[in-house]
Amino acid sequence: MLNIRSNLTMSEAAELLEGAFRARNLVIIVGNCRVEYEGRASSTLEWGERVTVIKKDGSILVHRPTGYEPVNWQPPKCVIAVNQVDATVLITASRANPRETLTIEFKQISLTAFGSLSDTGEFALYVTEAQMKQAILAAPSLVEEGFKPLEEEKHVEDTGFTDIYGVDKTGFLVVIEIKRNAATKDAATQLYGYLEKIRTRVDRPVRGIVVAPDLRKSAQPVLQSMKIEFVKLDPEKCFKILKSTKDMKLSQFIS
Amino acid sequence: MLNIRSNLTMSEAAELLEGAFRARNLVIIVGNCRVEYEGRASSTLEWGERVTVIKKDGSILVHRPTGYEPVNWQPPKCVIAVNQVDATVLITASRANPRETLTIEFKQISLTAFGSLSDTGEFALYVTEAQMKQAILAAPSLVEEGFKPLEEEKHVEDTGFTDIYGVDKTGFLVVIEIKRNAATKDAATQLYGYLEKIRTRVDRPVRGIVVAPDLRKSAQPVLQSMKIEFVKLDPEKCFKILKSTKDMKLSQFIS
DNA sequence: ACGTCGATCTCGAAC
DNA sequence: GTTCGAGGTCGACGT
Repeated sequence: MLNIRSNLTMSEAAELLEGAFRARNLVIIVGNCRVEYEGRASSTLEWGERVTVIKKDGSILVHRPTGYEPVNWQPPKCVIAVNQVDATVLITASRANPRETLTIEFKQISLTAFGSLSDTGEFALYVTEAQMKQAILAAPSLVEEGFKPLEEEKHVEDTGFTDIYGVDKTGFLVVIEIKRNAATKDAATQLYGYLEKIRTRVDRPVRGIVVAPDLRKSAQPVLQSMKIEFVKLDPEKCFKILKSTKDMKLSQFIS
Repeated sequence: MLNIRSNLTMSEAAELLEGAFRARNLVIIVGNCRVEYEGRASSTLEWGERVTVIKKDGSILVHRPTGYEPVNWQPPKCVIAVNQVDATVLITASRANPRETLTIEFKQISLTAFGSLSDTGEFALYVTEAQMKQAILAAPSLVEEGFKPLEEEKHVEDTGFTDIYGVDKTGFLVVIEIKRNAATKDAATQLYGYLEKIRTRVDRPVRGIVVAPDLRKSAQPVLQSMKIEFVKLDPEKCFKILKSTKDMKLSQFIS
């Protein structure tokens, strides 16, 4: 249930918002405001009409009429306060760690809408880098015939993780770096770091393969000089394989 | 001026939104919806109450009741369409490059608010990396005594730009990489790329210095192995210097 | 158009 | 708590 008001006086707005924040409602305000921010950086935004959204977890967004990104904002866990100062409504949002404060001053408010939204719907994102990895583990031939993954993740001291670690059909070690998007040269340099570490520990050839849907032109010479191979793999193909393996698992249960 | 309606029927909503999009209004919708996204990745979001904002530049945000980030979105330049399908309102936002589509299906709408917002207020952000650079150019001793910047930017083939390029008091070349936040190892590797290029062209010693408010622990060994130096510099200090140089300039005009 | 890099990045996971 | 890497990153700037 939404409480909607338009063209309120500043004192009406201040009182209403006070109650909405106390009830931890989601709050939408459209009005003419000025914004100041002080924290990791500092900023000022002069008067103008914007959309402000304040959520129950203490996150805040101030949106101008254009652009995907909020002009000013605070991440969750802010403490919100409302004050009426003369003919303006002041909303302050403060948080510790890092210490920062966002201040929004309204001189005119066209709309306030607040209430408790009920949202339990599941969100699912398909074909992330992690899922491409699952697909390769489910169908190693996506990389090449005879490839056998060893451990899902092999920790390499000081340099993080490899994506997949395995052996090829001739017994050479294979280290695979997966990228969901076209591989840039830092994919290569990252992988090269792993390879160097591993080669000091292991007494047999180690191949490095970048697996990605595409290869940036600038990355090509880098790969070549580092003797790192490239295997093309589209996320869509991974999705199909994941779907089919899921179906297989399901059919095993059914049968 | 804002057109505000609450608890509309789906056909009312479809008609109103149609007009709002044609007029390139900013549109706010609160209601129970389902969302699908298909493009660089794919996602589905099941039924739930959310806040949707659609801007005149074709950017879209779908916000759940918690979290700073939109659960689904589109950057500017989308083509928006509304359709009534049975008892639901369908909003589709498509863009090319990359080819992707966002579909929002409403089965209940608590609020629509739309109109043209007037926002010309200036936005100013203080102490960006660019401003730290300005501060160093204004006060080179921030880096070290006797440092002289040469050109503001020195293009290095294929690798982008250095931040500052200069000479130290002994005549050695100095290449500086500025970071606004604690320097990570990629600051070092980035700078190392520049240095390698320059060293093939120049016949005298070239020093590399990372200037940042802090240095991540993991970056320290990388810097050491690359023989890159670190100079601590806080954005706040840069801000003070910029302010004082501005004051100086101002006082020059005044006097 | 593509590539590179900064960001009040945010977010999550690992240590 | 800090550190580190990923992101449908976005956005800006240069080629």
